[in-house]
Amino acid sequence: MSLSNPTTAPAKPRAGRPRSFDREQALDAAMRVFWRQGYEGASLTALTEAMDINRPSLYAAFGDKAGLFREAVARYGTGPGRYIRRALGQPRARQVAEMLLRGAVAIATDPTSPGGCLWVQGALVTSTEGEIIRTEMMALRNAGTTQIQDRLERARSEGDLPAATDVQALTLFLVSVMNGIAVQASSGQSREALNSVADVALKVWPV
Amino acid sequence: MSLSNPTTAPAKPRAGRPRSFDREQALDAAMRVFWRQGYEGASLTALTEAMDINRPSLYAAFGDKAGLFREAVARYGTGPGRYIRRALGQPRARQVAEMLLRGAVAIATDPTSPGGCLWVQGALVTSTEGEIIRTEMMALRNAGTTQIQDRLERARSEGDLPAATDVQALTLFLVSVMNGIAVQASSGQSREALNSVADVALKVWPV
DNA sequence: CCACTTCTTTACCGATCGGTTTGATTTTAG
DNA sequence: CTAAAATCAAACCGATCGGTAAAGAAGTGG
Repeated sequence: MSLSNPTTAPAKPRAGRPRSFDREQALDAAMRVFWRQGYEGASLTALTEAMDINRPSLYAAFGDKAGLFREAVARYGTGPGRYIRRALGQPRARQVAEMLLRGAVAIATDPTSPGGCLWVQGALVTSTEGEIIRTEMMALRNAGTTQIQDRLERARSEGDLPAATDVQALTLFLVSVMNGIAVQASSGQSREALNSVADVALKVWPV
Repeated sequence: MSLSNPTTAPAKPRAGRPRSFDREQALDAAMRVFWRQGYEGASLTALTEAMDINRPSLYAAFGDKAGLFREAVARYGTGPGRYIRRALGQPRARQVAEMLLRGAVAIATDPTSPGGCLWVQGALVTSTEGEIIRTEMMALRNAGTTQIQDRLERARSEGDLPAATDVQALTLFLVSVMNGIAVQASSGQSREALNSVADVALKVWPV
């Protein structure tokens, strides 16, 4: 496609006017709009207004709406969703679970954020036009589940979980509670109420 | 508003051509479209095609898109969501919880249905235009939670649950797991996997 | 059979959708 | 200082959005 000619120097022939807005900052604003309104609910008008740029700038910087959404979702992972990686790094499985649940509650009920979880509500259902994005989000959610499952599998092999533990069921339970917390946060439930949901869920923990 | 004049006979002055389609059947088709694509993702074109009627017929029978959605949601309650009422009628709290969780799994993974839960994914997030509907769905979800909480409160007063039970937390936990199961079903998780999630959740039960 | 009511069909309405073209402006490389 | 490159602003694109007007077709009550 747009492969550069091998004989041409692979260096950067950049020049011209630099962009006048902060790409990261604009992406952050877009993330919040997608978070609140979902992929299809977020119109180009709403996005560009929140990002404080105009359409051609958006398209030059992010390709198209789908590309912008993908970057916003990725940024969500390294931003608000960063707690997941930290949770997986905890030494004990119990701590992993606790940090996952507490983190889910914290993000979904953060008063400075749109509420809920972008990964859950960003493209849970779509029109036929948005099916590609919807499928990508399904895959992303399932990849996250697999990461958690791998971590708990390791815990079991380390004796950190009983050998008889059904790791797949436990993982999917954990993820389901996290997702449910996100839905309930989007329904307006308070941080305290949802933290008590985490408390109940942790009672089930094998250790 | 449209109150009839008291002097006028309140009888039905109906006449004319009867509608040529089955209203319930059309509503059922609409419900499935909303279930799969959400309130805003479901276009009038998609709806009328699935219902096999044309737009003016839809508007004559259901008012507008929002009215059709509200009726579809209500029908979901008396149709697929009927298990909730049956669950609340069980004699023991434990049976209530079990039927709620099994029912949620069954509906969300029914292979003849769109998957997931209309109450969850019908209008979890919307554009600014759909905010009224989104708010209504929040209220509907919370009303359901209250019903379950009332039932469990009764169980506690009957000695069916320990007196020290935090009923609000237990209720919200139950609902969160149900919602999470719906999200996971929309992510493609199998019925067996989600039934094992219900198994894990039930381990937490006080009795 | 008639007068009337209602439904159905087609075609259309303004508004908004995601995305782009045009052209002036601003910067850098040489 | 000039030429190339990239950005920005505004206006514009066909398509689709939810919703309707008009006119013909099909029934009902008398």
